[in-house]
Amino acid sequence: MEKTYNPELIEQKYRDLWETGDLFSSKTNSSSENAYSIVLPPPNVTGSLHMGHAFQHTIMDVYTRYNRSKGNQTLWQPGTDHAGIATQMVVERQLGLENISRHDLGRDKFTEKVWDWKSKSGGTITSQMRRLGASVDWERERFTMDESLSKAVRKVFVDLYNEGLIYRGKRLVNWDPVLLTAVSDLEVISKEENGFLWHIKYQVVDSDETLVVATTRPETMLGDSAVAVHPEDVRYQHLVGKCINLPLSDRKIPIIADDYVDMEFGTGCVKITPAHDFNDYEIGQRHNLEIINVLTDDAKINANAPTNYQGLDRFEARKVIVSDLDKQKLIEKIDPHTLMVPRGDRTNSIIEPYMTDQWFVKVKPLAEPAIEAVKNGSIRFVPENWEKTYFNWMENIEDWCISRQIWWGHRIPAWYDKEGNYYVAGSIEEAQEQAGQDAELSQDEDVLDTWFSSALWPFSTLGWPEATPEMSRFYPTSVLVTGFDIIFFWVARMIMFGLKFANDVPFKDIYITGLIKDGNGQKMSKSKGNVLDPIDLIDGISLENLLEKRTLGMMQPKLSEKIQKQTKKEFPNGIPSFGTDAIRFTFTALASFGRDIKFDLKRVEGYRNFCNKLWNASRFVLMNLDSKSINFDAEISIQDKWILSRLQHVKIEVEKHLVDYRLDLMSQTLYEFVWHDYCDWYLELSKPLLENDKTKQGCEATLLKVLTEILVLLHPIIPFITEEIFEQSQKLQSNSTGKLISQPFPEPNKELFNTEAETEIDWLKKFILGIRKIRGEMNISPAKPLPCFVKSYSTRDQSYIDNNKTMLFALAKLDSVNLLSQDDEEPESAIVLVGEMKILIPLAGLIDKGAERERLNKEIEKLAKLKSQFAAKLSNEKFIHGAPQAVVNNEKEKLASTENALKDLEQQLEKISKL
RNA sequence: GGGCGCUUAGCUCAGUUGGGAGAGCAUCGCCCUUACAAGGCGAGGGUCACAAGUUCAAGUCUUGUAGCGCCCA
Repeated sequence: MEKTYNPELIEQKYRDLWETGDLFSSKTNSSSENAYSIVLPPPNVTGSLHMGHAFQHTIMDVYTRYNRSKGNQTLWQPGTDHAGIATQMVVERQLGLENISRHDLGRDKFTEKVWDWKSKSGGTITSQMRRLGASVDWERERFTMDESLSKAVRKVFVDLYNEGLIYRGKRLVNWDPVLLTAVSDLEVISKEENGFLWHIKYQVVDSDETLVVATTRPETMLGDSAVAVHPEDVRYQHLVGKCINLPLSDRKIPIIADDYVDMEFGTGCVKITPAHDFNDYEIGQRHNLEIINVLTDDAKINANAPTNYQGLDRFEARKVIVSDLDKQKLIEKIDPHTLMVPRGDRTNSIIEPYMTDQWFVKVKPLAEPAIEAVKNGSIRFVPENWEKTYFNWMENIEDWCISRQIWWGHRIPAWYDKEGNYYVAGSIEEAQEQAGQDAELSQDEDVLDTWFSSALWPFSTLGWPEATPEMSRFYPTSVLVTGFDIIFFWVARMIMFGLKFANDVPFKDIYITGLIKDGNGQKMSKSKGNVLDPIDLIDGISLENLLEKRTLGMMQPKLSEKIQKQTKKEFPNGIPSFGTDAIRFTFTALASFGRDIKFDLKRVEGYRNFCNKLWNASRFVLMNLDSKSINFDAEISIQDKWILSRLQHVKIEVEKHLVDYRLDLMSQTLYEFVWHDYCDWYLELSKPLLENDKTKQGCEATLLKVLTEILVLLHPIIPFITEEIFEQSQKLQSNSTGKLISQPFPEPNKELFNTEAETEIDWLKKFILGIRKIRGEMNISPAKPLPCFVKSYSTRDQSYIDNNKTMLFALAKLDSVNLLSQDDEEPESAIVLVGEMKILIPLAGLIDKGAERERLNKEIEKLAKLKSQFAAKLSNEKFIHGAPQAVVNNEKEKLASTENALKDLEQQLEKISKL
């Protein structure tokens, strides 16, 4: 083996080997009793792998590889999402370079172009997944626009329509006036921005009174249909029922009372514009108000408004309106005001609530069983707190607008005749049947929200609506791993549609992961320039390239400068290459139940070091075992028994943490075992064992056995390095050519639990640590062999010493261990205690008396503190009577042993002080 | 305004029936000891945000306060 772990070559080798060997296939273990399945939340086909993906994909891969090696038939279903708007924009932008618009091409030609783009450039994220080692079944890769998935979409649409759960109607939706389509709530980001609150005077009809209304969007006043006040607001009660003259429009509109109005806010009077505000729409419905749309699709003032404003852009109109009002002295004041501004996440344009004809899903009837499924435990949120968020949303759910005015996506399966009647059907032929053969039909121009097809993902990928073998084997899937940001938009909808159409929940567990943030707890975003690319952590990246990447296409030079500065400070030398395994280990180690995960490169470095440690430990083992025949039946020593016993505990813990979705604890358990038990102790103990013919064979077998199990246990987390080491170790056993990925997960072996061995090796460790402590604190070279005496030992201590002399010589670098009887004179010594036993290292020329006195004082102080704690507890009558007997006895024992130790050390201190 | 969450070592975080505060990194010593300097050995560092309550016993349970964060309106 190479002296230093070098991930690059290893990773490349196994990426190919696993896939060409068909080792990710879900056909493996097909005769097993249990099946395990995960669907990959389909990433956006235009996207590239970000830290969140890498994190969640690592988690899913851990479970996939674990279950595969447990012998379960395992499917990790991959695929991508057609991402309607995003993909359409990518292709439009590309066409834009040639000065072609999609309208120049027409719908069919344009759609062809999108498919071209997809086949050429749509594979970025899947190739990145391969770099990460994601063991998905690539043979089953699906795309939401595949014919079979589209068929599922059509069936669901038609069935829901026939049941009255899909309807067409004119309703307020989020409208992007640049994209000219409705967009989902998810695609609207509301942020606080600085604006103004305009206070406008409205004259009450047949009265001298004026009402002052405050608004952040004065242009919408052209569509006002009422002014509302709170019913209990004494200031305005006498005006309710009267009308006001709406300025600029020459309309009279009523003053109404509605308890939606906040009396404290502004003047307590609110203008009501049902066509341009979601709350106002609700009020409009309650009071039967006129709905006056004053905007065009691209957010200009339309023909419903007074002529002098028609055709003006909404913001231009705002200026003109404010100025006109000002001329008429109708502006009372203008206050600066921060307000929530909704913007489209693609275009950054301000989203308008807008009245249009759209298709909707009536969600309430679907939501009820979906709520029930979580309430009755058919679906479990992990961590369970998230079910509150889920209930909160599901219980206040609104109908879902599923139509989008774009070209890329599943076209709505509805056809119109000349009279405007429409027919919903799975195909034009069926529609024609409904409409009559003479009818001239044209299909609805709109496509479905991408989330509509994603909502079917857990079963459409398995071949639904056909009754496929995969459907019966893998549905419901075992777990969904995703972030909390899409509980509403995706998770809830999958549950609703799964229950409705696949007759069961789509997954049993929902593991909601945290969100990966940068080192300062900031969300990673392009505009902040703090994005880390997982591939750059794997391969490394120079500062120059990182700077370029982070500022590429930046419009604002000031921002670009700031990002450069910040990047140079954080990564003065760029990012070194850590390899995939180190990144994966980091992600599992970070996978606790916290909401935010601050990603720290130092952690990656630490786990890269861990890989190196594992590499070198393996190198040690293989070097020692090279060209030897391993006898797995050889008799084993107490040290071998100890590590084997520890290993059984580790296996149990690892599986428990997996069941609990605590990959952080799982990786921590393995980290500690490998580094501290196996490397720090067992490998060191093995050195003397290997030199002794009596213990040699047993030790060789144990070294290899434990290493091999470590590799299988770690493989789900760090598949590449473990596979490589496994292959190298297989060379020792010429008969085997298997791959680690296919090895069975090691079951705990109860017979190997060994309390005696654990007690003895704990004793040995304490002995050695005691000596090292003296060395460390007295600055005695680790190379200097020391003589050592023991006193006050029990028969057990004596037999332990006999058993472990060579271990003590090797690990504590002692050159003698002499037993002293109680009457024997002690040499002047430094002392440590192991239980009752005193270990003495003679001072003679080595140890400074002052230093030893200081050391003892420190020890005594510590013990004295403990002693007073225990004593205080035990002198408390209430404790003696109230606490369980076992606890009291335990405290008594602790007090006694502390007192003994204290006594010994005090005597020693006195002795030394006299010298 | 409604809901959820966080506050533990310098930093990042574990701490699952309430019983002597843990890890990694960073810091400080000593060491290139033939697996590993991407390492070994040792050390220092915490009124567990604050206050009250329940209990023999609270980082852990209850209530309140302060600060921070997220989601929804």
